[in-house]
Amino acid sequence: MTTIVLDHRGGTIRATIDDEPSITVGDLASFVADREREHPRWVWDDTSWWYPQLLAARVQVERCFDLRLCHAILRRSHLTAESSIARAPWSSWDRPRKQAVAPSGALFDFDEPADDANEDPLAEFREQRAAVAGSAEPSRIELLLAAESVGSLIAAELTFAGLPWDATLHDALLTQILGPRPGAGERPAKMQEILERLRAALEAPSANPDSPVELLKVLRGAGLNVASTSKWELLQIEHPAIEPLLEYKKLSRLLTANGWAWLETWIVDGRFRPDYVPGGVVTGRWATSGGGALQLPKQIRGAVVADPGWMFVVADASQLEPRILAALSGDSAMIAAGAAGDMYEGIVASGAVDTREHAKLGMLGAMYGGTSGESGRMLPRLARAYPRAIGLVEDAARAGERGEQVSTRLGRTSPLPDAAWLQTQRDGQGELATPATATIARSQARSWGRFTRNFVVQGTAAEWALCWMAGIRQRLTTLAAGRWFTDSAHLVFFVHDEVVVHCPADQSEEVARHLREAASAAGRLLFGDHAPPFPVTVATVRSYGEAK
DNA sequence: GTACTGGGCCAC
DNA sequence: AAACGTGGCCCAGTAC
Repeated sequence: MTTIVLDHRGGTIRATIDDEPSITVGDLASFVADREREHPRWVWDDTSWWYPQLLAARVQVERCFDLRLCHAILRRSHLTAESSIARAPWSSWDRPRKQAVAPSGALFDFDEPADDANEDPLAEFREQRAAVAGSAEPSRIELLLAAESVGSLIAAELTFAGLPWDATLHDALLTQILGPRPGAGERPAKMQEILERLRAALEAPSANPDSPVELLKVLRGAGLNVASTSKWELLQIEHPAIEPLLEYKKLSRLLTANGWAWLETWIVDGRFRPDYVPGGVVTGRWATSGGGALQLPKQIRGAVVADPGWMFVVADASQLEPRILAALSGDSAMIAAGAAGDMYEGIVASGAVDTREHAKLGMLGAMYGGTSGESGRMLPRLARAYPRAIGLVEDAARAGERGEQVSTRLGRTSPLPDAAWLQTQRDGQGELATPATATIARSQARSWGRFTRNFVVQGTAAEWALCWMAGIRQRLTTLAAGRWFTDSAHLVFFVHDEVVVHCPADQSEEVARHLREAASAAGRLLFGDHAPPFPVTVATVRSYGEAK
């Protein structure tokens, strides 16, 4: 495969094709469009700098290698711990990405850092190749780097395409729930009504529930014995103020998080274009910035409406994390519990626990490190029925408590705790330790253990999701048969274990099949030919609100 | 005015 | 107010 390394240092774009001397590139978009016919691998410092401008010029690329993202993985991976990259001092390759994409798709104009001159992409690429070649398991880390890189392409394409959003419908929804849009500094009519009821119930005519501190004082003044103003605590109390207060909070949340201001800021030309940040979470999950894309409330998903003649195919991986844990640990009993369909039902059928709800609580507790309530009570039963699976997360937790690192299936490795953490451990364990410092140290160690416990599962699930999306993208490209990607079925939204594809209505059945097949393929990529099934729930809908 | 923190709640 | 992981983002309140 041809490799083309692009370099934009000094304001000039140069390209190195395989090992030939580099050439100067005049027009980037036409150069890439021309060379793309050979299906090369594009190597560049940062997809979020290069790719949005290519997409804006209607140039899509098939594959790339994002040096910054891959550097971050290689820097810490236990599979490449002996490489020059892992041993090198901190450099500009270790910085977070330098470019962000505005909602409009335009690039923000950031100043180039002064030390950019040291970022020779060709040299870095060769070092990264050497790190992979010298790895104990090159195929795993290779797959991870490929998946991370294609993820960066998908992220840019998601932003470019945008999630179809009906602003008129959203406005109607807000008006129905909150009342008509109020003037500046006013509350919507329905919120104001509820506020009056709340004030009457508390006998506090000027109480402002938007201030937690003030609200707490008012609640206590009214004789309510609460330590906070949070929902879960208020729900336990009987008082005429509780109902209007919770209702007020609900409407207030809608107004502030996804109200008219959000609509005006984030919906441009009928599309929601959040900025996706691949690798933005330590575990390898994506982050997003802008518009709260990873927390679109179910309440407003009705405003996500497909274009005329188009549909959404919405797919989410069923019980992804417990299935990942089963596959990761090779626990045949747990794999068997998930083989027939609903994994939690399978756990009940095996006799390990009595109800589906208990199975779910217990598994979540095992993966998060929960100890209290039903969740904690279920753990010993699960540990008896599934010793390898539970053993894997327990081992990860113990490693974290000792300050050690853990890794995902493909070799993404957790960070080390910082110096303050280590000092607290020494303070709690040394000769000068007191019961108080020992307690603090234990609590802190357990907390880091919960992090590493979750890291292996969440991080491997993120790897599965990347492989799934890469497979989806590849299949949809074939389906597009040469059309520009947004003129055919294409991804428009992603959140951890769920994707939305926007497609012409007559493609929806084929798309659904591709989503399922890509899920199985992702399982095989991570866990080999005998991987357990990764079922997906698929819904074909006109509006996102109809899914699930 | 900006920067930061805590409380709270949304998502997976 | 957390318990029990990963996040983003809003508001109030405070420091500067």
